[in-house]
Amino acid sequence: MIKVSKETEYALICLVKFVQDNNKYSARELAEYFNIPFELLAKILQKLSQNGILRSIHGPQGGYMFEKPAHSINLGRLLQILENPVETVSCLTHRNCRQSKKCNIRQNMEHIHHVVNDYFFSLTLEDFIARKSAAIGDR
Amino acid sequence: MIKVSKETEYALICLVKFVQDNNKYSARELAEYFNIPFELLAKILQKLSQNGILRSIHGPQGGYMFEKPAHSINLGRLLQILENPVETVSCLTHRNCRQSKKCNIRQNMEHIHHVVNDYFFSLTLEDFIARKSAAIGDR
DNA sequence: CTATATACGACTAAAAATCTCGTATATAAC
DNA sequence: GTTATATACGAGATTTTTAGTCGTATATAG
Repeated sequence: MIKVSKETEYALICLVKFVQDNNKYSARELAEYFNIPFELLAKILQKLSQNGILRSIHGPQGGYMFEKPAHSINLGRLLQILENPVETVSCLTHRNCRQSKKCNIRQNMEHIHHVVNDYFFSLTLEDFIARKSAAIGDR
Repeated sequence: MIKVSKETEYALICLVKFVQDNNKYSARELAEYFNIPFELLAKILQKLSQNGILRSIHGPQGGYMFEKPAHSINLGRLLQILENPVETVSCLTHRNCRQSKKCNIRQNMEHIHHVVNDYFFSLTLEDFIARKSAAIGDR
């Protein structure tokens, strides 16, 4: 079906909100505002802070805020954190599928994976919000 | 997880084989050669012939062969046939998700979807095999 | 007529994504 | 120092999607 997970959607929705308001929000505030399951969103925000995207503040009046500016947050990196893994085709990680002996598409799929992946890595969160896009392909 | 389905993998494996050998093969031959579940592959090949990619021949000595040359078979079209649908983000088809009222990423996701989709539509099966990639992007 | 092939819908099984629960830890406010 | 509010994190349940199977019908070469 080729689509990003709800986790990635939820993460992007919140990150865009952080950019728009330049503010600190708790997981509960964001979950209620966007109607996202709280426990799920909490784990997503934890992942983002574990990976240096957000800074977390414990205790009352705590919450999350940006660790670094939107133009230094990379979209490819976000997918890497949230999509475990981005692979485009399963044989890129599971080398021993039932077709591996006679597989005739692995390198071709890998090439496409790189093109698409490079595209995501060429975009920052700022680009995502501005709907800018560097050129894809030309490898 | 962002990857193509087994159906797409199996289809590409067989299509590449058709190109390499320029031959006619039955579903059973291909299933045995590539170690793909026969019934599943049969349905995939049926989809491809329903959509004008392959020609099917009934009866003994029957099977499948190309309906048109590899350079006129489009990768985006193949995904369209096999991935039902290619959407990148779920809100593109399910407009009423729980966040729809306050969603702040739909148009941004749509933009990315178009860039990636256009890339796939810029490639033919021949390009896929040659690992070429046309440049698109810059939208 | 028979063997071999495609056509196609319904069903089951397996895998993955999504969501929930329980418990631990940190800290601001009082 | 107690309490209320927040993050941290692993385990488990549920739902959805994908992958694979089964049964039956139809076409056709020999």
